[in-house]
Amino acid sequence: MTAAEYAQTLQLKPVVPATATVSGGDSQRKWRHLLLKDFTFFYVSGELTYASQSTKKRMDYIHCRGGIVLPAYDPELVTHIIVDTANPDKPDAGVTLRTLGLKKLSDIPDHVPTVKWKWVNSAKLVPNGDRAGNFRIVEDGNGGHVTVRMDWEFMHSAFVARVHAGKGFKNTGGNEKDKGKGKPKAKTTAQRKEGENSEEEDNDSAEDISDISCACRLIGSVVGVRLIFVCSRNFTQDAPSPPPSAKETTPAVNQTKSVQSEREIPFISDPLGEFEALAKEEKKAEGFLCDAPNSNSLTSECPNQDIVDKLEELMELHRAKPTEEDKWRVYSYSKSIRKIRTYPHRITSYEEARNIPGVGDKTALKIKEILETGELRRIDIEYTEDLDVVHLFQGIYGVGQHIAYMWYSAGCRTLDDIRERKNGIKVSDVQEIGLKYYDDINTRMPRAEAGEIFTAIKRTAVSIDPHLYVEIMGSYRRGKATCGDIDILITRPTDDGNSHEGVLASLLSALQREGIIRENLSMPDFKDDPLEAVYRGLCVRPLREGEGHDTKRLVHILTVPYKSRGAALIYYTGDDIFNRSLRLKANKMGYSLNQRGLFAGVVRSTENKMIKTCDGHIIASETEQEIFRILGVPWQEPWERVRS
DNA sequence: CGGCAAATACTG
DNA sequence: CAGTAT
DNA sequence: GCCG
Repeated sequence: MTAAEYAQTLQLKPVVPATATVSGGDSQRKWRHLLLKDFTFFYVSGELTYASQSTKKRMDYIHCRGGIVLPAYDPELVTHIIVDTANPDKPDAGVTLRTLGLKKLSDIPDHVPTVKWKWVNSAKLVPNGDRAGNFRIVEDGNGGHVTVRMDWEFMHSAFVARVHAGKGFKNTGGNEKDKGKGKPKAKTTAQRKEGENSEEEDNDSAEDISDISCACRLIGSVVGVRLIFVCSRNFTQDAPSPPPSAKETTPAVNQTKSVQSEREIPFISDPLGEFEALAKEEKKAEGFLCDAPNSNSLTSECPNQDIVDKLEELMELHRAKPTEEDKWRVYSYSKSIRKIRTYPHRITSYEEARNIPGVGDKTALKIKEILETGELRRIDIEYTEDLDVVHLFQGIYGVGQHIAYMWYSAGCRTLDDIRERKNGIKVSDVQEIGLKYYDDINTRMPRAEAGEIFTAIKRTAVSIDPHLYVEIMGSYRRGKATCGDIDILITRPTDDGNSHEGVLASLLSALQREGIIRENLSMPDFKDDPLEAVYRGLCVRPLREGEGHDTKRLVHILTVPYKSRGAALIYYTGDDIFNRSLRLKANKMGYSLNQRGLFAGVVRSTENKMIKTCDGHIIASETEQEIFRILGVPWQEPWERVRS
């Protein structure tokens, strides 16, 4: 979710005051307090697509101290702008202006200081009520009052051009307040959020975010601590931990709960150490794919690119084939190819290939052949005439390997053959739709369009019940520039005694009325659990004036019980390979992971592995972090979970 | 030689 | 329910 | 296909 959206969710959460330990003389006391009460912040993170863990934590930090975080910049309401872009010590004016929708820094009203995060951190309780410096009297959490002292804003001014803004710089007291009522010249954040993810957003983050994070890590390792610092700030969780009390106070929506309790790390404790830990993990963890944060897409100069190409070609041939055998071959190839792709030097012999874990005798022989001849005969052998046709048929939604081959052996060769039911083949309703929209379904959509459709669906959902938790997952959440489909998760907190029961049905009919949903592919079945259901269909982006773009897009809408949201997030965010690895690791550890949670003590009958003798008991499900932690998998942002 | 992820929905 | 697809 |  974006920073704006997160700020919005925060507003719904109750404020439970944080506590701080205060040493007064020889005794230590715990104070509940609302250090930041009466402040209204707008937080500039520079993160266009999502709020990072760090951003969320800082927003939480403000929230549980009584401060308000505006979801959109509003010069009328805001008292402080926090600029916390990539490098916290060197705020980015360009990013700030873009986020605010302004042209010049001077468009910000003079009474609104632009400060670095450090300023927020400077707030301290004054135990003896000593009134000196920049102090304020604020409510404590119990109806009383306490004294708070913090640095003057100018001491932590984000931009030299604006050190004068706010209090303290010169004690002029008044008359600057209404100078430039700074109305936004361009769009406000709220307005731009409307057309969210359209053009601008994608220009900035055009490609895979994973590439960025990857490059960042790489640079960091070469250049040294300074850059590692920058990178780790952006891509891992290392925000200042709110005081321990915050973890009971944060309502369940907060995904960071368990992490906070585990890592009481002061801000940037030891970036180098963190990096070493990562490196160590990568080295020794010959274990599970999910353990090592994405190190792929180092596509530039892979010394074994030719080998990778040939093996991939062969893998794709097997992928189209129908047998169980081929399925596992593909599984195996994908693993070995990944290893070869990240192998640092040119492979020169069978032996060398064979020594790579995941590369067995057969693959090593193939590599040898490629090294010697530059070709792979097996490709020609596997590339039978049926493959193209079967591949074509498999592009029809609802048609897999088996049906594709059945149709082929029935003599069908083209999509028109299928449309005509040539030789009496059967085509199901769903397949008929798949046929009708063959091109649409097989074309990935720009990220921005996925965002637009999501926004529209979310708007409708929230109009049905404003308390719904609605998130977009899948490749969108992984930061991809294009999306094959749209995965939407819906759930709802139950603390007010209500649930999202019945919402999906209403939502679907509403979306149908709006003309957003055009075709149904599969309808949910609420028989077991009214809170858990899956819908699949085809939708179009909300039509705009004079624009006839109505390419049908695959949409999946899922609902889960609120308790399961963490597990569901993992499950539906993927990617596929990452998930399989995660679940494999869970199994090896004696657990079982599915979209509802992480279970212990699951017993499967040895005969029919599909049947669980014992369901086991759930040990985690509410947050992604919790599940990662129990599985001993280092936290990875969605865009770092790319394995395929 | 068995395991390799795990669940839901549709079809017949 | 088994087989298929997602 | 690879692994234990």
